[in-house]
Amino acid sequence: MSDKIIISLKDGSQREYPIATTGYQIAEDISRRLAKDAIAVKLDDKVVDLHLPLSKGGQMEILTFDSEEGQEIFRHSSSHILAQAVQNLFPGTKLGIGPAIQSGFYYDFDLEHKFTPEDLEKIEKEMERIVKEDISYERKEMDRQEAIEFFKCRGEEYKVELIQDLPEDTVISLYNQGEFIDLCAGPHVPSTGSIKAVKLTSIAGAYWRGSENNKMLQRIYGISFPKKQALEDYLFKLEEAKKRDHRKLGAQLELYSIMDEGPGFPFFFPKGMILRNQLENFWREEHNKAGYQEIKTPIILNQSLWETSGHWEHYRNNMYVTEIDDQDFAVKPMNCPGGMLVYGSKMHSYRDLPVRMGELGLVHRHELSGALHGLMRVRCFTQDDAHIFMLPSQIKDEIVGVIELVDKFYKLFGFSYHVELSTKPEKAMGSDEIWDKATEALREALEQKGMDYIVNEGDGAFYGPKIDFHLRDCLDRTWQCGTIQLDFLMPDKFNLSYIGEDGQKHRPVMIHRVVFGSIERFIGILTEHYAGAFPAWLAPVQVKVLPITDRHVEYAEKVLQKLKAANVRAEIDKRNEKIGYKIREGQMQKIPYLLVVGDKEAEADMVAVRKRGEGDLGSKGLDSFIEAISIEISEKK
RNA sequence: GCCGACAUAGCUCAAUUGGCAGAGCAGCUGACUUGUAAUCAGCAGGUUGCGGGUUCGAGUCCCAUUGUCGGCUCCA
Repeated sequence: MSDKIIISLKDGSQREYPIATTGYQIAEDISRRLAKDAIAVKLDDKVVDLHLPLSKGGQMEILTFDSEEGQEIFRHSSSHILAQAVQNLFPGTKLGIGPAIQSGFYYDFDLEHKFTPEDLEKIEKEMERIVKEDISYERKEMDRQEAIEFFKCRGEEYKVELIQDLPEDTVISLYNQGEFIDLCAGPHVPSTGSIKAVKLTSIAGAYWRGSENNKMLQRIYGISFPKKQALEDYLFKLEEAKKRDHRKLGAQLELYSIMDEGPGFPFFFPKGMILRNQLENFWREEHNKAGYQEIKTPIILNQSLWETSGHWEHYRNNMYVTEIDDQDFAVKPMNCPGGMLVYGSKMHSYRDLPVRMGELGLVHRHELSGALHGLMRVRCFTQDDAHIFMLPSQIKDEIVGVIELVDKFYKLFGFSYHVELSTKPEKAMGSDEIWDKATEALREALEQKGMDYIVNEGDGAFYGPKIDFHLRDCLDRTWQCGTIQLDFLMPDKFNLSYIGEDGQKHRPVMIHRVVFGSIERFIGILTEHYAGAFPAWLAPVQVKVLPITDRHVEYAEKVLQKLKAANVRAEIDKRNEKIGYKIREGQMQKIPYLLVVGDKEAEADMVAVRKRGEGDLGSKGLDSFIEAISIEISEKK
């Protein structure tokens, strides 16, 4: 074996180093400047710690904070500093885990003292002190027993548990900066000095290992950057993002609100209803085109139905129940059983399949109080549900059809989304064979559409596996919206059938699917996506007419009537205010078009058009304005 | 449900160690008749989330409760 390693660089050049040279030394040799920013190196696309002596050469790339992997390592190193600071200030604190997350890092702690916001400031100061000391991160390896003993002696029971659960062949590594030492797979930045800006953002409770049966630890969240300015930019962006919060905008724009009188039960105001009705109209048009029929099923149905569907057994804790004439009833948490009854109410021929039955159905679910979140997580919501009953041979095509429909909807709004495939949960009905078959069908449809997806093992519904479509809110939290769930069980339970070519009864296969998911949630996401500036076809008020003085009101009314006659949602601001004041208000209400009318316009049947985001466009003929906005609305631009 | 923080006028926020609840915006009234992001003046607006307690005195301190926010768990 050679005692040299050969490193080739991106530009094609090659260099030779003695074996066991560390990544850091090589990075430093390649470029002094780069070495300062270097966080780790990638050797043949595998991330390697800068501290590790290399045993083989290969294609090398130096990772900095600019890369996603670099950021993750950087944040993870920050979490170690957080842990060190906390242990310095609160001796005896036991450590949980401290990973990097998408927007920073956290560390879980177990201690008697309850962290306060003032503590965060102190901890931040201590972190800054550690950063200033510029202590090197060092790596050492231990065998399993040695490591267990080591952490036992230090009273780190959670670390001991983690080690015991590591697979047998894992190399157990520890990292330390100065006195502080932690179980860690690495890699890390060269030294604490790299972390130039740190901000602890919040304290929260979190169950050890994510299980509510375990002790609740205290979690501190933070964010860090290699430059002070980057932190300031981040905080500024965060403030800007918060202005898009649908809860804030919903109230400001008088769209919807959740009141203390009905926690989790949203109110829709007149303007919010316009938005909602536009979405529903669009939904009906598209589903009609795609061969769906619409039904409506009752909100309250008797207990035996829920026993048949399995909801009573699996979902009862989340259902609202009531008693009518000494009989138990439940408010529907899902629309499916109603849909099953409608399908079962008549005979179906194989020639009629697939039957696609849609329902904008209002469902109620008793969600935990702590889970509620604006319109995103509520206790009553409208699902744009549909159940498709089909022949086994039609499964893939139908799933593909739904995927295409979802994509068409989300593209219209300009959403980017990600897809997840969820498989059989522990608490599930039906055999493994059925589940495998159903899961395979979903997988095939995704592959056929060439879609990337994440697999969530054990995350399916109790009656079948599912494909979920996830959208992001203003703070990058993702919310499940669309979903496609394959269900081999419900048709069985409801004894549904169709008459096949052979004249015999057969069991249809069914999918549940939603596109918006919850109309309420979708409106929440839409509000944040557009920051309240809805495109004209959705905007509650599309045009506001602003007469300059009292004597222009008459003409303004005429303009208003003409707009209304052309089905444009228009309002007039007749108040005795200056034009600048009316414009300011119209802009803040995010109305797509403001029409200023004064003497010039009244004389020639004109309107001065001010477009949201573009400002004053000058005067235009009223008729040509109406024509243009009508096209914009009908084309949903 | 769990952990923590918060709750003052319609909205955004003040109120010193416990000592007379206040401002801007919005609303109403009046004047001004206005040309592209706030005209001026006046008026009105409150059981400080709700319920207890400590105190001569509570928006402020303590207890309980409801709701909200940030997480955890759960979930569309």
